[in-house]
Amino acid sequence: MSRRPVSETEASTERRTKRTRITPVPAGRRLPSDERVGQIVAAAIDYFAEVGLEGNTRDLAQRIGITQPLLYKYFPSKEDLVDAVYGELFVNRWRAEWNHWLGDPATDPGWNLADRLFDFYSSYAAYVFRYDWSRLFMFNLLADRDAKSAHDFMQLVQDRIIDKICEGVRATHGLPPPAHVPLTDREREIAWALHGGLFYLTARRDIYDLTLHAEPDDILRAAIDRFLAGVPSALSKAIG
Amino acid sequence: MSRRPVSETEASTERRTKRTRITPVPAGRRLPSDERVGQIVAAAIDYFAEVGLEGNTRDLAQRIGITQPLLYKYFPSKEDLVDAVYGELFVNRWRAEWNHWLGDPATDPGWNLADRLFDFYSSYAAYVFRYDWSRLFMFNLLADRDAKSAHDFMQLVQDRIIDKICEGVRATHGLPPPAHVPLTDREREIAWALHGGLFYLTARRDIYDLTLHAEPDDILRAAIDRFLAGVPSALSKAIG
DNA sequence: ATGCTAAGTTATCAACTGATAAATAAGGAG
DNA sequence: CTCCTTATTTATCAGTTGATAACTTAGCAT
Repeated sequence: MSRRPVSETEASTERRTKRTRITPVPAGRRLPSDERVGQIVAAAIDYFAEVGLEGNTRDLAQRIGITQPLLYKYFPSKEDLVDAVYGELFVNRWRAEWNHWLGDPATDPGWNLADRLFDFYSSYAAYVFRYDWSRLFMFNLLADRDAKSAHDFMQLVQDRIIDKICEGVRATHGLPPPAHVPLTDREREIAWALHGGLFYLTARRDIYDLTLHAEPDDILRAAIDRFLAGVPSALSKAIG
Repeated sequence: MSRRPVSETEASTERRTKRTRITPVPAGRRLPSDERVGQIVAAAIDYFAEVGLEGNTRDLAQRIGITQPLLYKYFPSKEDLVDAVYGELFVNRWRAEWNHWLGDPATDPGWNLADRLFDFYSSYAAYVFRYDWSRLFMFNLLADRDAKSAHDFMQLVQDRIIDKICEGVRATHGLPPPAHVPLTDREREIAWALHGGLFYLTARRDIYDLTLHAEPDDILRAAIDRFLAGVPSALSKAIG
């Protein structure tokens, strides 16, 4: 409950002490626009992740410690703010190094597929499969279909993750690379099952609010083991 | 999201057309209360599944072809209506025969675990893993944490499905039944992975709005195959 | 200092939403 | 047909929300 109106005595004391604020709260301070924008987006991620996209601008402003109309100085509408939130989450959170980790397995033969997958998903979980992300991801998916591009994002996941995993599986089993023989949908289905299972794991923790009954690393390792164990039979049916 | 003032003419036109029923429902027709309640709940499932729980009561009423205050004759508040929706979906949609299908494997030895799982999830998908259900399930999970139903429902899933699957796995591998040796959390984790993967499959179709690249039955069969293939190694680690 | 630019606030609007009370009318019972 | 129960509508309120305009003031440049 940080009240915006400053009390009479507080204000006068402040004026006497030159311009230096005694209050350690930076809330009253003015910020350069880019800094304020960053602060607003960060707070919006937290807020909308918690309450959903129908959360109101007044509560959000109060959390930041500013007045509600100030939001409209930086974002023409609430929708624009929400777009900024998703831009930050869905675009900026991809780490460049992941491209290499899931990339061509031949570049580092000593690094096998199981370890690659473990390393990738460990890191991916730390950056992406998180409370704010997974909740806002779901909110986005469930929102109006015309509004935002959940479709685009899933395509991004398929390009960057699913197809790369398939490529690794091909290489591990001595099969021709996707560049020579295109990936089939049934192959992708196998990788989607792994990815989906791991997302579901996060969802159970962050959305379903259930306690996981083992260490995340152990669960991850086990999931990858099951995936790799199930690959050969699935692969024979998928490729024939 | 845009809530800008509507022009005079625009508003008046809108309001005037309110009288004309878009829905060809016989105007003035009265229904007995129980029938009307059923109609409202059914429409509410459709409506809230489509637009989310923040959908308003006026639009819902218009879809049914009744006035908004009439909803309040049968449901004291919107929350009560939403509760009725979830009661219908989460409680009434459970088929009694499923208890037998996933029950004690000894009752019908000729019916192996793979087929039992296939039959169950085929049926379960037809009744539960559907558009309206999966979307409302997610809306519920994402809603206020204090809302009880999500947690209760997940417990129900664990009792009725997860633990039964584990029981079947135990029996198939000649291990003692849960009644003698209690299930471990790590065992449940394996079954959750199967269940989660299949839910994710539905979610991809109904929520993510993606096309599945194979026949549902084939995908289901493949998922169960992978699950059963991965069980032994996972089991050895889980039980040791 | 002085003044200008932009950050921030106050006040307020108009539409929307859940909910209530009073009026109306359908349709079965007698 | 008349009456009476109750399903249904009309009218309306009070609180909420996105958004705008006008005013205020911090802080840098000159």
